[in-house]
Amino acid sequence: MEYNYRAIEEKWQKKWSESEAYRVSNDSPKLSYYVLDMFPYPSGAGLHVGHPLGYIASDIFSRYKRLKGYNVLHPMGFDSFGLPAEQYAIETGQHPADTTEKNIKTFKAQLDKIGFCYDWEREVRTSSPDYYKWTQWLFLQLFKSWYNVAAQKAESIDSLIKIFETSGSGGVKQYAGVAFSAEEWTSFSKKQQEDILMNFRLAYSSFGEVNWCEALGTVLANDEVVNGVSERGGHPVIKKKMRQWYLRITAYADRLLEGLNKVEFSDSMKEMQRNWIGKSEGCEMDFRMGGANSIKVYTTRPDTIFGVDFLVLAPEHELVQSITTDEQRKSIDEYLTYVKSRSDRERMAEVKQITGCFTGAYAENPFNGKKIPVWIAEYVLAGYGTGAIMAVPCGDQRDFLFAKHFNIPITNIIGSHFNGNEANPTKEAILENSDFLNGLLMKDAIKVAIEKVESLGMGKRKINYKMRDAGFSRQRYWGEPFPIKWEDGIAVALEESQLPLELPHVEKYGPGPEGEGPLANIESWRNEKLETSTMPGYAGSSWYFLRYMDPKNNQTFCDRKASDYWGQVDVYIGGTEHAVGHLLYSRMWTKVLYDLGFIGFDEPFKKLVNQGMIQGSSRFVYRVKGTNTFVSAGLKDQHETDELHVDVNLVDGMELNMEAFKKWKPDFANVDFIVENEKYICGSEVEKMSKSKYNTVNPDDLVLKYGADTFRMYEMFLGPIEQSKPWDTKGIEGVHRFLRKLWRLFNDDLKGKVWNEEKATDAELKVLHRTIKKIESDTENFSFNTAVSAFMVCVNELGELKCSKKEVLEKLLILLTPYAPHIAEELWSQLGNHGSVLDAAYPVFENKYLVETNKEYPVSVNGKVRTNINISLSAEQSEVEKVVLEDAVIQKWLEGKSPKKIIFVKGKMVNIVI
RNA sequence: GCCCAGGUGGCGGAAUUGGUAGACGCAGCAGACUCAAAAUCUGCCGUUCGCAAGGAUGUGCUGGUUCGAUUCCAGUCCUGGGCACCA
Repeated sequence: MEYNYRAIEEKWQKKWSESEAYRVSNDSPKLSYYVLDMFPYPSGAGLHVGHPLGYIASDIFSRYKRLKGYNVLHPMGFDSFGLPAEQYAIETGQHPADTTEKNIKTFKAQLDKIGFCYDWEREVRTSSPDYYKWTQWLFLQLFKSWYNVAAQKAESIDSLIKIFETSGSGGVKQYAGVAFSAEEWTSFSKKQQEDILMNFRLAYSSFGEVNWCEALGTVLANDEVVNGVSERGGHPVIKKKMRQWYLRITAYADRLLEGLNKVEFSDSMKEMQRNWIGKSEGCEMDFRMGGANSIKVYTTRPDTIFGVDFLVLAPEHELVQSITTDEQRKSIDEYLTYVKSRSDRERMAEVKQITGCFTGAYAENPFNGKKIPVWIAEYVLAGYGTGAIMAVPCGDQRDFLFAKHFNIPITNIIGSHFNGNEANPTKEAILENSDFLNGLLMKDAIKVAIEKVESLGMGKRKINYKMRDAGFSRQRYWGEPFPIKWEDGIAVALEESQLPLELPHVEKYGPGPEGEGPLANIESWRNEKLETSTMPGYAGSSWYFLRYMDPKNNQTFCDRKASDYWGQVDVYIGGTEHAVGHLLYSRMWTKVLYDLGFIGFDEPFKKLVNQGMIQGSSRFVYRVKGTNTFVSAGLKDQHETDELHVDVNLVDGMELNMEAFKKWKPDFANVDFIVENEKYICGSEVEKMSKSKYNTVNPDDLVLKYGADTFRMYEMFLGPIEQSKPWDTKGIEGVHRFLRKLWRLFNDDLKGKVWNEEKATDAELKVLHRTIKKIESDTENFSFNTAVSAFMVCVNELGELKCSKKEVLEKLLILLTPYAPHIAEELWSQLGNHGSVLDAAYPVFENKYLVETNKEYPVSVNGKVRTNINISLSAEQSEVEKVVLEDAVIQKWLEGKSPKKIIFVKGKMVNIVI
């Protein structure tokens, strides 16, 4: 009987489905465990081999936890709103709902072939109305809440209104606008009151800058802007202010930072989030300009105040127009036009080219009244701090280069620490030329300077964050509509009973008038004064992990009982590309829901595992320019060629299958080849896996050819889960051979059944227990590649021992179940077991089988290993020294000298120093 | 530019707290079985000198700490991910 994986996998997938083996109940006496994958965007290209990497890992871990006796929630769903479906609709006229439905069907079929243990009854789709009903509802909770800084939590906006009614603006700690009394509040018009409240709501509407492309009539992502023009079509793109929705994530900045201390994310992941939040302590200072104007700057280095040689404003700064002198007006206008065409990314990245423009205006140093020229430059961004910086060329390299470039004289306040050739950002220098700060160490002077600034009323201590509030509206169609109506300029929430506010059908998916979303093209929508933008991709994904707990509930987004039972996601698996976006948003939503009492925990994910990206290994062919002849990579330098991606599935290693290539596309039917050694060799490059690069590998083909169990184990065998690597199908044979080898421990192709019920020997039990220990710890540590290799070692050793004993094999099968469930279940039933292996009890490791008495100690002379000597593990230093020095090989290396020192590490090694 | 991660044989990778570098697998070479092939099995397999025994050298690069460094420190180069409207 041979290993017929296709029949076996089909048989057990059917049985598991019939017995509802993966159905999960919220009502179980067992401890709960929640393993979650970042759900996929169902793209039209279908699943490629990169997707399952994390899914297989989480599936293994879920099955492992189930064997360990937990009630495991391991759901899957689809992040099904998004731009690609909309683009596709613009191009083909097909409704995104239809293409999305079709894509999801493909994804599910592909996932099922790999044998995942999902409970599909719990599937969620962000684009389905019974899901986005609750996304809209949650948005309204954000809209109806404010962050009470005094209480350090979100509260209903009603509590804020009550404060205003009783104490006016003085009752609110963080109030920054024009002060008003309780009486004044009641006398305000509805509009005035709402405008004030809008400054507090956690979801609020305000004006913000976007990349605007007039020709396309639409807003573009930074990604879609290249060199100041649109990626599509190459049209000019400018910055434009538009009404937008935002989430007040900055209110949670400190709690998002603190929360990192109680979750298990990798240090680098926490570091990325901390840097994104970018908390810094410093002070704000006013630089007077004569007249009413003054420039407020934010700095973390007030100690360098006497080294300020110029101020730089962001080109968007509100004072730019009013302070520019007539003389400079023309150059400033030209510079502003130039900056408008630049993306934020470009503005920060290019330092080689220093740009800026003098406004003609001067400000005064608040301490000594020194006149300081005011410039504008693109490297200062309006969104950070106050949009204005004080430049200290001797201490900041960018300021230094700017000063050099524009010939601005540099003041040295750090004496010999500044060499005139580059800035020195030290905090350890003693200050000079610094008035009352002279003689102080810089890091001590910071505090002194801030105190002086505050006492003289020139500014105040300030904590600043790099993080900005999150833009929450998109001028697009395929997203959640906002449950908001605009009445006389006031945003009014729809009633809960009106949810879901369903996406209407549109005739065309292109933008509406004035850059509004496609919904603005619908007359009835406009007549009802409904908000015409939609929510961004991350709206639905900010809370989906809660919906899986209670997916069918039509009374609430997730019953409190369900979220109390499952609690936080125990393990969350996904790519680092979501490090700052999705992970911060979902952490914020969770905190809001916690504050408002809807759930009992304020961090969504207890532990995060980052999976690496599987890249594609692209192959290229080289067409001689203007001909239909292709030249092999080794000879391409002799010709002028165009490089073309070729489907990796037509290439074996680097060698092109020329016949298959001719059949690939009609254009290539009659091509000629210039070959080397009768072979056509392709070029190669590692790139992102994508359909357009023809470097995708479809898991279906591999599952068909080798089976799901082989495919699962091979993906794990590729390397550490968190590492990125290019896909290479080559090694899959080895894993397949391993499973066949395992099969032969049970069955012989000719003789049939070979397993038996004999008693296992010590040697066999040693192999088994070493494997139990290794597999258990590797699985716990997500080190699946070494686990697979441990299985291989185990099967190799059992093969050598000719061990086909049920006592040993049965336990091995349980260990293997999470990795290769189909073959494990089949062999488990062949051994005569009645229940499913999915619910077997995990084997218990016993150390007694592994105890050793002796060790082959490596013995080094001056750090170089010269020999191995077998010594008892109980031997102490003196005993070991004696044995070692008597050894012939060691004596030869000693050359008669006596050792200076002998280092002995028990159980490890011996090193002789001479 | 800024933030984060990674560089080990022909290839994917392994190596508890600093303690025998290259486990496991792929590819390759030689052999067994076979009419032949497939499958399977056995041996070899970093580079280099050597008939061999054995030696030298080797974890991106340059230094440092140490009896001992793939592992720790400083610097540097290269690759990948993110940088706020791709998901």
